[in-house]
Amino acid sequence: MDTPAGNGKMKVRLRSFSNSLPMSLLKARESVMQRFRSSLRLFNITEQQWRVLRALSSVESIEVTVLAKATFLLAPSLSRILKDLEERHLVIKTPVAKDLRRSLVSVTPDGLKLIDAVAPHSERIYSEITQAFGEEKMKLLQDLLKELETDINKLPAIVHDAADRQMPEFSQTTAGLPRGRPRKS
Amino acid sequence: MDTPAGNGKMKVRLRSFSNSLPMSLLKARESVMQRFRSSLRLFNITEQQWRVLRALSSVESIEVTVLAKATFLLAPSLSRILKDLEERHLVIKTPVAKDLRRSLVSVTPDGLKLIDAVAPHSERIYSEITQAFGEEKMKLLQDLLKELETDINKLPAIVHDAADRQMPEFSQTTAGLPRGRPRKS
DNA sequence: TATTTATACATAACATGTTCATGATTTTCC
DNA sequence: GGAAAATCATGAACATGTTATGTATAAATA
Repeated sequence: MDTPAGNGKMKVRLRSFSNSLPMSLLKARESVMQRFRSSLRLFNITEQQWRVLRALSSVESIEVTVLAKATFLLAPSLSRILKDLEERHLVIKTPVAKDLRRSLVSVTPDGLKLIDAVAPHSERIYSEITQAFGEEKMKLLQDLLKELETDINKLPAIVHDAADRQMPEFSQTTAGLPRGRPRKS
Repeated sequence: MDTPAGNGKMKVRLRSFSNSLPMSLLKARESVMQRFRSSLRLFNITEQQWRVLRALSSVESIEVTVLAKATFLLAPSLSRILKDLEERHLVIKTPVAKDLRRSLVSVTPDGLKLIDAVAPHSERIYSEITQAFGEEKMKLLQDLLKELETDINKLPAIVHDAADRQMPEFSQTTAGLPRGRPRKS
């Protein structure tokens, strides 16, 4: 029965939880990252810091905003990471004369040394995973992931109408606070 | 030339960064989650809180450790989340008389109401994504992700040097085994 | 039974994700 | 030229990821 008698609304049955796409993606990524994390830990760098160093290794210098897109990090996170890496003398920031709001980031010789030390571990782990999974399947997976991303980004933006916002049936204690920094108002 | 003259060591060339498997998985998951986040934000619940509520919605009660595995959350995160959800009267924790270390978690009527309010949004978004991507490709992707996870978990544990000690393996065969220290039998 | 060891859960501490807000510029527009 | 708006980078505040540690309890063992 799809429609309970005498009631227009019905409870939506949630799909099996552990088989959901977000969970599958999360678990797959975690499987992969666990192989890398133990190596990165040897060098006292986090996954995100390694992303930054890797991105820097292929360019002479790069603007912070461009670096954020390349590493898929949000600006505040990247700001903190760069501050930390600069204190460790792994990167250096240079202001841009043409636009004093911007700054260029470069890797230092110390940073390059670290990259060269980590890279063999990283590549070895990547090769192991590729070999275990199979190169063709790896390419197929990558293509599918890219298609998924493309297809989703083609979807129209979600608009919440007044009906969606209609949820006053939750008490204040139940409602909770919005995410992130609380609004000043 | 693969080998620089007069030097046994060589720099390992890092693969293209934005095409790496971890980055592909991360970007794909972010594309998916962005569709969900705006809805969850309407109800002031985070993705992780929603994972917990969803897991609770299918059981009468569940132990914290089992819930952690089901939601793929680490114990400290889950501990904080449950504390928050309990303060919002969405879940309730009950100590287990037989073993005072453990506690059972259940969703409250308020929590159920919230779940029933969120579920239609969640399912609608999931359907949109499935339709845009295609059901067959979705299944293929899920199968590949599962295979990847399985293959990686079959790989031998990483051993770096004699220096770094292998952390004690967390017990994964908890499904039907007794809690606490394993019985000798 | 007393001691030791393992487990369940919580807490601490720090890095990052996420959102909002601010300061310093640069750009746009009047 | 000057006010308003947009942009870049950072900071604030809270939730979560991650590792280490602590506390209470149960199980194993001497």
